[in-house]
Amino acid sequence: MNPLALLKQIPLFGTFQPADHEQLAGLLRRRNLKKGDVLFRKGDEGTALYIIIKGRMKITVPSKLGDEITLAILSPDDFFGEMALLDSLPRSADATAVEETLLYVLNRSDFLSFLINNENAVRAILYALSSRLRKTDDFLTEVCFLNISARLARRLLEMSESLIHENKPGSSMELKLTQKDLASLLGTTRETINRELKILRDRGIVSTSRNLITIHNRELLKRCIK
Amino acid sequence: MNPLALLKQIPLFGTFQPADHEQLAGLLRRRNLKKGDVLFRKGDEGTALYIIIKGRMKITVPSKLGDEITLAILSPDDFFGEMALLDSLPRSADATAVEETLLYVLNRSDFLSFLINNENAVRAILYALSSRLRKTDDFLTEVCFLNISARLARRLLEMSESLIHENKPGSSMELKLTQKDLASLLGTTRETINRELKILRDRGIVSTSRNLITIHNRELLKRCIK
DNA sequence: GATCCTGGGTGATTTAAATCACATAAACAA
DNA sequence: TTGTTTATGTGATTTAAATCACCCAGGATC
Repeated sequence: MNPLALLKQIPLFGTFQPADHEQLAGLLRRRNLKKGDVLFRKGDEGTALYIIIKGRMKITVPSKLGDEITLAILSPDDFFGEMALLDSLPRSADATAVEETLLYVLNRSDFLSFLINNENAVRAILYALSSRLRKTDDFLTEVCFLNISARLARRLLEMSESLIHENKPGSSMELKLTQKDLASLLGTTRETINRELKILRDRGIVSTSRNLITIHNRELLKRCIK
Repeated sequence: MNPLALLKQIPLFGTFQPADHEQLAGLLRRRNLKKGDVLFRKGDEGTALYIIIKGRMKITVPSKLGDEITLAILSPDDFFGEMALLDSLPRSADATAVEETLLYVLNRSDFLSFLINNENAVRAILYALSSRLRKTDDFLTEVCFLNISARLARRLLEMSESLIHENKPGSSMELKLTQKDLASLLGTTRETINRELKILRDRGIVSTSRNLITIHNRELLKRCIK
């Protein structure tokens, strides 16, 4: 897909004028990552926003021990790193390529000068930031109020939701990720996730294999959320 | 304090030019709340940002039962409700006056038209939004990684920190809030907080009375984190 | 082939914190 | 004054989830 069409699909730039898209496209640089490559680490100075063209990125926070929590796994068209872009403070998390990944890079200084002369761009980015803030708040209340099985159901539904948007409305949906990553996404352990998946498996709601969770019945899954 | 001096102290407007402060001050409306008054509820359409002049506001999320979690307790110069201001989506939480409270109200449409013509204002609000996002993320990792006693110590220190900034550097510091609200702030129960406070009391780190927690030894408290 | 990983599957045990169930004491209202 | 409400203080019990301790299967690698 060409840069213009890609930019148009990104919520952050969704309401930009065609002329703005062109201007913005001129500011983009490309970057290639191999599976496992670390784009940046917590504490690095943030100087750019990234947009995923192809592949997947994992955003994680390291803990004292080798342990880590996954904040998000991002797919094509998703953007990240925008906070450091806006305030240039140190990165608050690590970003790692889950698979071979191609990124657009938008540098802070380029972006700011573009943004400041553009009314729609300001509105759009404010909107994007506030909705991301809402999302994090939601996750927070989720962690505080829902038990693991409800959170798992909620997260599986949410992830499969994005598959529907990708025009794969088949009756069963496949999520490609390890139980370890899923556990990390939900702030729990691999063993617990495994046990919860067994319960869902026994009820015929999902089936599992290496690196893969297949959802067979979204309706039953919905009823697992509290 | 006059509106101009007040606006200057608010981080969100901190880097504005004097002329901007004046322009902004002209857009502010006043609003008075009695103790217990509900400013808005989750689900209401958001149309304004609020700045606390006097008093305290409690931001809470209702759960299924009468239960609730306190996201924040805000004091004079704090602002809130800015997300709905930027995207006009429904409020994500309730806002209630903890005591008699005086607010400035800044309406969405007024604010946006001001913001869009002002480069510094854009930079400042982007900065404020991204740092709030960072704060929420920090809280999230805190909830996932720290146990209750560490979270309590962390929060007590953070709250007393703001007292230092208010130029009250005395050796012991007083936090005026109930154990129920503190529990809610930390996403735990009143009983658990009470037990943790007892441990701190036995070690001479704090003392407690109705509506009041007094911190005697910040150094020892710091060692309770992790 | 053997051997090493990585990812998955499950029991047994431990533990942090919630829940339940009171009791006391100050604050407030009748 | 006397209830009534609100905030605090603590024991006993329960429970969700982490931890520990294994197992196996399938690729990759030697």
